Amino acid sequence: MIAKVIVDVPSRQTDRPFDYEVPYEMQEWLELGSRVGVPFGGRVLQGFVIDLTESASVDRTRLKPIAELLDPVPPLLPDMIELSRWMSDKYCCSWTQALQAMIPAALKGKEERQIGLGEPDEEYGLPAELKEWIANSGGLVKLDALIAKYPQHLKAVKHALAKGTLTQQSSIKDRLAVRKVLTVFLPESRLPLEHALEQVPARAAKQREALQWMYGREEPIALQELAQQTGVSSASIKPLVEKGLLELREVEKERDPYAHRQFTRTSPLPLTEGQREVFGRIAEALDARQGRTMLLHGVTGSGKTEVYLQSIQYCLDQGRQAIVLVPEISLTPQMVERFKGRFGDAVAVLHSRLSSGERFDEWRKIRSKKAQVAIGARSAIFAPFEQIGLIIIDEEHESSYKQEESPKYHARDVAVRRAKQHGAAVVLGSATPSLESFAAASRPAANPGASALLPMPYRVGGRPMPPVEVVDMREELRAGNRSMFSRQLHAALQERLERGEQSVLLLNRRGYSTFVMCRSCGHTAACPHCDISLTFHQKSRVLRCHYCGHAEGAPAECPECGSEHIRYFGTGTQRVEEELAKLFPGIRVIRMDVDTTSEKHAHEKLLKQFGDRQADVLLGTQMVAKGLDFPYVTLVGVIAADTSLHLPDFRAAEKTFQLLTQVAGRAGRHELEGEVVIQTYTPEHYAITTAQTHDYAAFVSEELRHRSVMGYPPYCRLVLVTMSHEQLPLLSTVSERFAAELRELAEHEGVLAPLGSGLPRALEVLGPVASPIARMKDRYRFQCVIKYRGSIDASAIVRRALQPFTEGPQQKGIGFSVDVDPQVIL
DNA sequence: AGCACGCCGACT
DNA sequence: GTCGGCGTGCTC
Repeated sequence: MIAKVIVDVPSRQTDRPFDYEVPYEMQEWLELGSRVGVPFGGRVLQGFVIDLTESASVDRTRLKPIAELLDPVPPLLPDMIELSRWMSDKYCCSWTQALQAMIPAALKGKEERQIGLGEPDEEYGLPAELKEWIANSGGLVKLDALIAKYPQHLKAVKHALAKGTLTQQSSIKDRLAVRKVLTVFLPESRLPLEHALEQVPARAAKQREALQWMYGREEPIALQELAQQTGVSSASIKPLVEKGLLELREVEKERDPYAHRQFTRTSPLPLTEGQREVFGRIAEALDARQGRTMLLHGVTGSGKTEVYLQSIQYCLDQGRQAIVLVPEISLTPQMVERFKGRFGDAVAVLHSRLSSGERFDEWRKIRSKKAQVAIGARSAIFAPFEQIGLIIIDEEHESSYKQEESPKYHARDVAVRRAKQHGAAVVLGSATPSLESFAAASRPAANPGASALLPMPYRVGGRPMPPVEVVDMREELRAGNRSMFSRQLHAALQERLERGEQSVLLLNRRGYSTFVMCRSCGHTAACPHCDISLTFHQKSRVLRCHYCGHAEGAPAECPECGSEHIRYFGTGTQRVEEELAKLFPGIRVIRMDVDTTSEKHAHEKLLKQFGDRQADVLLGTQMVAKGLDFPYVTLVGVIAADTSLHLPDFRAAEKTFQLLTQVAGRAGRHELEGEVVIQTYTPEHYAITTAQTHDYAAFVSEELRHRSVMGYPPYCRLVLVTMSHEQLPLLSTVSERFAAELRELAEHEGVLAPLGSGLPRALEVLGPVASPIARMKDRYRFQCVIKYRGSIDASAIVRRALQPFTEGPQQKGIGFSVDVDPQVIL
């Protein structure tokens, strides 16, 4: 048998299957999707089996055998192999990158080489100390350790390896082994308790106690836990084990990050009429098993989560599994609690706060069918379920569903594709759907595969949306108020303090960073390797570059003019905090921004404090806008709504509207009535006026008009190609050639035409132009934007255009990066 | 990505 | 005369 293997080398030249012979003793265990170690170019690499056949694509005698099988159960399922192939085509990434994205990081094996003594050396003198060390280390040492200990002998080692006086063997070592726990068992065939006790000395009270306790329990228990529960130290267990009265074995332990938590079980709530109708449509789609996609457009507080929960129950009752994607930031304990409360241990939770070991264990719960529901951020879309019935994507519009590193996939698109494979239903939920999803769902149902729109326009309990007041900050200035708080917001805050209610303040900080400027000459600190200003880090008083990591101390005087008038533009939230303290002495503020949430559980801790009413105000950036639900919050204030509105990004208005709508939904979700105050310098902008009236439809129709005129999604699709090189002139020529190549290929396909041409299929290439960040890590950057509409396989065109630049005679280190459906093109 | 093979400058 | 520089090319 022959296995086709994708080896873990992310290079274009090796991005294809390589054939290997399956050793006889491996045949029974090797499966499609197995992870293996294979000899490749003189070393052993990790790879994935993507096909098992009888026919080789090269001369069979050239085949090498697979060196090792790395897991007892293949980490990939057959459908995921197909999905990875699709991803590598669509997102122009290597196949191995796509495969790697699907499994937990703990399963990324690395080669480990061991060096041993070979034929006795005569003429080739190995340094004696080296020989001795190897001999004393049991004859085998890790190459890494050797290099660390004797870097000066590296040459001699290479020689010896070539001569055979040293030998080496490689194997794949996982980043993380399964955690083993010493566990105490009662023996299979055990003596009755009284007979067993006879064998224990009468004065060994602790041993007797432990033995009795184990007989009473019968179940195995971790040694440590036994010690804890009985107060018997492990030293007293040892003699019992030696006598054969107890057994001690290493047992695989699954780390359950939620093990110590109790979740109150909840039952399905009665649905409102609106919820029932939507649930009915989802159930229909689940019954149909056709891979339908639905857009659940529900205002904040309309009870989407309960619909999700009952739909999942319906799916589980069909014997199928469900995946729930939520944005990382809203994967809070509150959220987890709701799912654990309804489905208990059947829920696996995958989020970035878990250690790689914990994450691996949650993943194994899914793979071993102990869990039927996976809830997690973006990458949870790859949960290894065998029969997916339902995929829910909550807050569908969130940009965090797009991965910004290769493979630059969008979880929503992967979900739709994966659902097709499984005949699963996809539910995209949002109060402010992305224009792409909304347009897809409102298209006349010409094709049966098109997605359907499920509206939920009313809040549960008939609570009204909170009134939103928009304050024109220009008026404030005219009235002589130079504070960052308008009179209205000031009064509203005062009122909350007096009534003992809580407020949320949002500082829209997108596109607005912490930098350092000299007030005398205007000099700003910039990164020496990138065209970007350095970010000031309050805590360490260090200036850092976000892109390359360059760091330098914050200067006391201007390096340009020597002036001491250096202004540190802090996080913004700090300034707001200071001003709050000035205006309202004694006010208790919890500040949430990158500075205060960098520690591991800081985010949850701060929210818990706020929930426990230990503060009057929760002040923060975007992260305070998402999914929070506190009954005593009756005021939401937005300090400056405009900051994200004027970014040179075609989604600026959409992002602003979404943010304002989300944050407005945080107020008055319970008995107490809420109020929202939005401060802005452009109160007439449609993103603000429509957010004020909670009018999504009005926003969309205006925004669609703009997109149509400007030629942006959803009226077309985009591919962004960024090229980089140290030498500007070379980069410039090559990028021109690449753009020409693209145009030529499109011409050949008969699709090269301006988008304004009105043709149903059209593709145009913009650029190359310098990227918004024109230099990064000492490399210049140029970009091309491809806009297209209609059934065009733009990825295929890009891949073909790349060929001459990445194959054949080495193309002197030009870096190409392809972003299909980019979130930001600036 | 590595690693090996291969053809030109500064050293014992 | 050799060691080693990294350009080019291959890995089942």
